[in-house]
Amino acid sequence: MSQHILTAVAWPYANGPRHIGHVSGFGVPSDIFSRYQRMAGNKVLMVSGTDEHGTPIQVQADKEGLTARELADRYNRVIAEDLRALGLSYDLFTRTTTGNHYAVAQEIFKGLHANGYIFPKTTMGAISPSTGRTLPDRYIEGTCPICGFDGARGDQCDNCGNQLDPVQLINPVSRINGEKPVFVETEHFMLDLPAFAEVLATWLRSKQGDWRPNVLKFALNLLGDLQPRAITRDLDWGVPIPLDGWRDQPNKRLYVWFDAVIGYLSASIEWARRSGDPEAWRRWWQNPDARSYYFMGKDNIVFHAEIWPALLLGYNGQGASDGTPGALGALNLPSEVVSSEFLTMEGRKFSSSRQVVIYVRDFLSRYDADALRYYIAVAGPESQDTDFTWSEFLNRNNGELVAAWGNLVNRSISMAAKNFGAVPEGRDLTDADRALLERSRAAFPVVGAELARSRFKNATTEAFDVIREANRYLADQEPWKIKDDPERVGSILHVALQVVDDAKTLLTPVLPSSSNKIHAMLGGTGVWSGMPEVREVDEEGGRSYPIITGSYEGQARWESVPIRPGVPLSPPTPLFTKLDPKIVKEELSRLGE
RNA sequence: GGGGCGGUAGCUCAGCCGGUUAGAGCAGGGGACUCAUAAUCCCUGGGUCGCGGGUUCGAGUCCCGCCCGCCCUACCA
Repeated sequence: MSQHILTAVAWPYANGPRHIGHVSGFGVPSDIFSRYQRMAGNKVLMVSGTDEHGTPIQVQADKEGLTARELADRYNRVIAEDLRALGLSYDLFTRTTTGNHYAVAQEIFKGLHANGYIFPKTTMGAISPSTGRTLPDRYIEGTCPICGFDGARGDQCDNCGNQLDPVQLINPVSRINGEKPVFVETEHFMLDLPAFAEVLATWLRSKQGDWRPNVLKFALNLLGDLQPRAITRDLDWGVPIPLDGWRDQPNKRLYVWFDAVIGYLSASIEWARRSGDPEAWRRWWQNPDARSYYFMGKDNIVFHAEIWPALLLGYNGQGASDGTPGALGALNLPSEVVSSEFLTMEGRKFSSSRQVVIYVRDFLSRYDADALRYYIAVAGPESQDTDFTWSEFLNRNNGELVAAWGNLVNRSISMAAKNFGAVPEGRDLTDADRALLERSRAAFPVVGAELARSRFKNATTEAFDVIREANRYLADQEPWKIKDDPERVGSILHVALQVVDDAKTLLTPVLPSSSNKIHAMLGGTGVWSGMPEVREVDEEGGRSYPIITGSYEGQARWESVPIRPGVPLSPPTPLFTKLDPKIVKEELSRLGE
């Protein structure tokens, strides 16, 4: 039974290049999941883009001597290229600075406003006197009024841990340029989160047993203290507020988190338009049987398990004060929020400023995408923080990818090519032959179930058990010792090649590039598993920008496909690169401190 | 301050609602084999499951307290 599945991938923030910690949280997991779902016959729509508004972009742009848009243009391109190189199969990876996104974000705002879930309020806010822009709490520091600590931030003192209000700070200064912030009355729109407390609670409780417990517990806990939350900012970089009297104010914009989560919807709509069927997005957003999976790092749980559902409920008119769906119609809430924990780097937190980092681009300039994908799948921060170390990367690559899997492929094809020059027949199968074939066939439902639950570690381990079994089988059968029975040798190699082909299928979601190579080695033609491409597109009447898209219609299906005897085989070339142990030292010397 | 996650063999980690002698991979030690990127296969070592209480016939697995690490606290995934 084919289902519509929306894979909603967290939007990387375009204030710099992304490192491997970022892609271990949202990127690789969402792609493994989507590739599996497509192979299982479901209709997947995988969307994302770069998140390009907000103060941090503005700050970084000032630092680099660029406008916010120029900075966003630069890193949008860098990030899109990196994610493509990782093989992430987005149906559309776009950005938040498109006319379409502006229109959709404004439509959601208007819908919420019409239903009474947004109201204006005058508050005290910190403003940078030189720019007139909002100075977020975190960008203000000063002396803590409680403990006297000097480097307290506007929202919290790192020394005594107390929560602060920037107005309380003694001698507050801007961390951006050292000037003294001014506190002024400013009017902003607030989202009435308390109006959703009840319906959110009901909704979240219905997910009990379904979601990962850490996500659910965290989200339920937040419900106890929901406060109205400002969704606009004093800033000139962002989506204008679509109401009379506000639209033309140069210094009032939607707050970046508000517009960013709407990206899932706007990107789906943009994808539909580009696909030639502008209404197609509705099959993923309004069909009650459609499922939606949101992938992110744990710091984003609050936006996806609390705020985004609240926005959708409000737009649908399903909060405490009811209402009617907006012009787009009622929209589906998330089926599941899949959150990863964090990756650390050699025992430390990733930090660009301290050089405790490896950017995706640098990584891929020296190592294969599949090597990184494998590491993340098998040792990533799936249910708890995990540490990336170069020595473990080396061990996993050389010991598992190269020695166990690559070697099985290589020895099987090599022997078959040398002895037969083609896929041999499997005749008079023995119990051992049948047992191995059965073992690999039986892995499909098991591995599939783990992938569907986003349990990538279990799935990969299970697939590798089949590989170990196959290596054991060859050691037991010793086809290289059989000199007088070529038919038996052929049967053994037939079985080995069948299992290689099965394992290739099982590993396609994790290792799409190498699986494509094996497909070709075994005489397959055409595309096995589609790979993404970066394409330059125009906005109607506007500038051009890169998107990631692709056709992922390949032949890959989640099932064992019988190999065809007689298909010619050539001597294989190694699938994976064995790494020199000295890279560990080299890479460590690149890290700061 | 509030909240979340974790502390299991040298290393990285599995161990859902409590149940017989606590597991895997890697590393280490011994052996076999040579088809394969010296890869593979077999055997092997043994950790008071952070600490202290409690519940129970029985706790790594539930409850309480404490210690340590990481994270979130409204945008650094």
